[in-house]
Amino acid sequence: MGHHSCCNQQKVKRGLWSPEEDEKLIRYITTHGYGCWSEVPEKAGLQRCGKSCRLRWINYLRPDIRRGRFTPEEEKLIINLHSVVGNRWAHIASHLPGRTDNEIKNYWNSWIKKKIRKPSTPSSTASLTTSTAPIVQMAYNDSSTCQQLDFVNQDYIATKPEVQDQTLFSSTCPMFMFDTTAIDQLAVENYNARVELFQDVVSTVGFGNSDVPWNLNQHQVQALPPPPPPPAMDINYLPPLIENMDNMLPNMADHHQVLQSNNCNNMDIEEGDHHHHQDQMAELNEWVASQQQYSSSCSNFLFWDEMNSVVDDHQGPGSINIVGEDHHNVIVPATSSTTGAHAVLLSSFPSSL
DNA sequence: AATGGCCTCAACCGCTGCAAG
DNA sequence: CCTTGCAGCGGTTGAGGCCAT
Repeated sequence: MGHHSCCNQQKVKRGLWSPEEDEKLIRYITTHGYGCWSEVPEKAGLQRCGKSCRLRWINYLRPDIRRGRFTPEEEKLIINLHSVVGNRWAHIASHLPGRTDNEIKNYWNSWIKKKIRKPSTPSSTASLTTSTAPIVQMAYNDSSTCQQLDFVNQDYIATKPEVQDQTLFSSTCPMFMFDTTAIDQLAVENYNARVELFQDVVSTVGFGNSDVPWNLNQHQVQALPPPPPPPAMDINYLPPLIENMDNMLPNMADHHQVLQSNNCNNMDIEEGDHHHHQDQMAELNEWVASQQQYSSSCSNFLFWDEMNSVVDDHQGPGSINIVGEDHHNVIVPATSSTTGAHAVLLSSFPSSL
């Protein structure tokens, strides 16, 4: 295997990072920032390529990194987001503050392996929405139209044919169930974790807590000082990505338009249509953020988008079967097997964005 | 205690997109 | 428009730990 162009130098070290190397990198980044990664190794006194330094910083040394096991809420969020955006780990990570794409990717891959080895055989549709099971439910009846069926759901549906009977709609695109209840909790947990980790790193590096010499530019670490605390359960406290989108958040009318525009029938997802794809991703970002806000501010919010609904006896009391010509986005009350107090969102984003 | 298989996760590789010249 | 360099992303690898035998 050939090395990256920046790693052609003879003395470039590879493999695991030593604590000394970590310290050098932390010291350099916290002092100078990282305007150009290719210059970092030399200036930091590291025999590594810039790319390696970048990876080490982003995936391990960043002060706002959050480590440890994924919480059930994070797991749900990953599953949900993966069903929407597929293997776009960076995008998924942007909705899991403190988590890296690498971490999520590793987690997902190991999770998938388990799924392959031990295919789940849920006993009912409702069981899908329990805290431990994938809460992604996909109505799917046209593989030629929606080719990149989410892997998990493919796995699930393959082992649960009756789900199709119960949940297939006239839609030609999949529908997803979204439990967005994890956001508030994550925001608070993340803040605490960020502060704690920041303090750890700072104490490790050994500089004072006040005059950290940041030469901030667009690439330099903006996580210092620690992020302001979220007001107690402030519904407006959102991860950085979401914060940046606050201004973009639509009012209800705009939101409605966004949802409308995500109708699969209106989506041109042909290969090569990159700009449109980017637009879709931007819309998706906006949409996810809006769902987070809506679910935070009105957890029992019920949103219908030109959908008809009927109570489906097959799915038990409280559940709603969606019947519609298209696959608009709706939030329906959670089934009795869920936490109940929160809404579940059905969306029509294809997994193959 | 030894060993082999499995799992996790840090790190690397190759590719793509973008911006500057 | 082309080339070059860089950042970022997703796929893959491999070391090391864990666990069952």
